[in-house]
Amino acid sequence: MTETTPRQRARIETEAQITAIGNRMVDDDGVDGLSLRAIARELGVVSSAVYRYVKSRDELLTILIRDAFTQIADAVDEALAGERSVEALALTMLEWSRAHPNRWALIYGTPIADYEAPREETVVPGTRIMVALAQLVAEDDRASERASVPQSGKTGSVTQGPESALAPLRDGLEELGLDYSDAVIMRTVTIWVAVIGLINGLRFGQFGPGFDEIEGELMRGVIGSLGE
Amino acid sequence: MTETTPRQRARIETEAQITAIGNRMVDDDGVDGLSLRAIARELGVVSSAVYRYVKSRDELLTILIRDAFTQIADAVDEALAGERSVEALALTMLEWSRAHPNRWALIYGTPIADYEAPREETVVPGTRIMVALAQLVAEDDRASERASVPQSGKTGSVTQGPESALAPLRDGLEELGLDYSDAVIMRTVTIWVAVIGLINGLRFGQFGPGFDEIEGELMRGVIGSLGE
DNA sequence: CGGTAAACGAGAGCGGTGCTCTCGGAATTC
DNA sequence: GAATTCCGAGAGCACCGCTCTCGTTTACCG
Repeated sequence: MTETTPRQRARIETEAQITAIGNRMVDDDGVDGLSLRAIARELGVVSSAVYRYVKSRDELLTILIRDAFTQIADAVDEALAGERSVEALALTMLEWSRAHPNRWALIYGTPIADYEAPREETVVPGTRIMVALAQLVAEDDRASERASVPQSGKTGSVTQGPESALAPLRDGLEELGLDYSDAVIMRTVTIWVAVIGLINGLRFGQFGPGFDEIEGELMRGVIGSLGE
Repeated sequence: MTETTPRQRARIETEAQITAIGNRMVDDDGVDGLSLRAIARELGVVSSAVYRYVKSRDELLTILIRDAFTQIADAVDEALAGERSVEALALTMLEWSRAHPNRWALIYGTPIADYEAPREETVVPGTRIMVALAQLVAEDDRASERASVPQSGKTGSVTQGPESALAPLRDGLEELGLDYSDAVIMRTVTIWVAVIGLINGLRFGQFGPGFDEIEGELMRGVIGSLGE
């Protein structure tokens, strides 16, 4: 069934080549370095030929973004299989961002001008890590409740007002069949923005030079300062 | 002394027009929408003429970045003159980012490809807010010490390891004649990355839709969750 | 006042981009 | 074997940053 003709084989291979070259171009020169004309040159083909395989630059961008989300989420999943902790999650993201800084910017940096990622293509891979973090936080929450040791009010002062701000996040989680307390969601958001904010600051050079050797230590410090 | 000839007056006015149009273009279409050719068209002049006033697009970019840093830092200073609190600082940054999303991206988003902001031009205005935050945190620290009420160990577990990761930041502060404890610096970094991370997430649409009305509430929740 | 030098706008041009359209040849399908 | 689909080549459009030359206007200065 579903025989693959030589032509079909050639097509999917060419598509794979295009996305591979595209990934390498983003890695090398950032998203602005992604050029269909340059890809065509590298394939030894005239520029218009590339459009047989990719509808537009934006479509290729969507593929690369989806791949990047999937890749980093896979890395986090693998790490969490070894050690289920917020620190492991954060350090894995940090490490991935170091290995692929431009890919990181592609998914967590400034949105690309005149481009909107089609949600149906990117939402699921793009939210995997945040969902994993929420689960982690929820586990910690249950564990500390079970121990019933009021551990210096870690998650205590969190529910300190009308948390209606969490409604959109709650809705998103409900679509995935998940239901967490306001405290868990608030804590998840806080950890998430701190981790993303730190990695962005490091990747984008906003702290100045001299941080290369100590990024992991800084991350551990921030996580610790958050009470994890 | 220093008479201003009509020509000089015309020159500085044209320069002002160029940066004004440039700012508007960034506001409207993001940094990618900044085009010297378009500015020339708007000035009713041929494209090469603009290069009499601005050496390159990158130079104009540097001007716009410095202006943006200065503007948001001024806004924060003004707010802190009214109420010295981390929340006021964070909410002011959030509000500014709402008013100028593309300007925000210009200074706190992905760095522009093939462009490096000259540090001597941008470091000072670019670090003003973080320095103000550090001072705020240090004040809170001293206040809580003076009160000597061990307020549920707010800043307690912070110094929990070798904080050598803070050396580069300490150096940067020392250049400004400031000297803070490791705990204060660590806490400053944590708050900073959380605030920046949250605003970036909101501005860049990483949380999905439905957050417009509740951004301030979310920010207050995160700040509260950090113990402020 | 008149000459010189600096400042300036216009225009052409180079190399780059994404994308479209047409045309001819090759591969697949019937 | 014929019809259809697929696909690369090439030309072209509109945009970009930037450079160079050329003639004109302005400012300065003896």
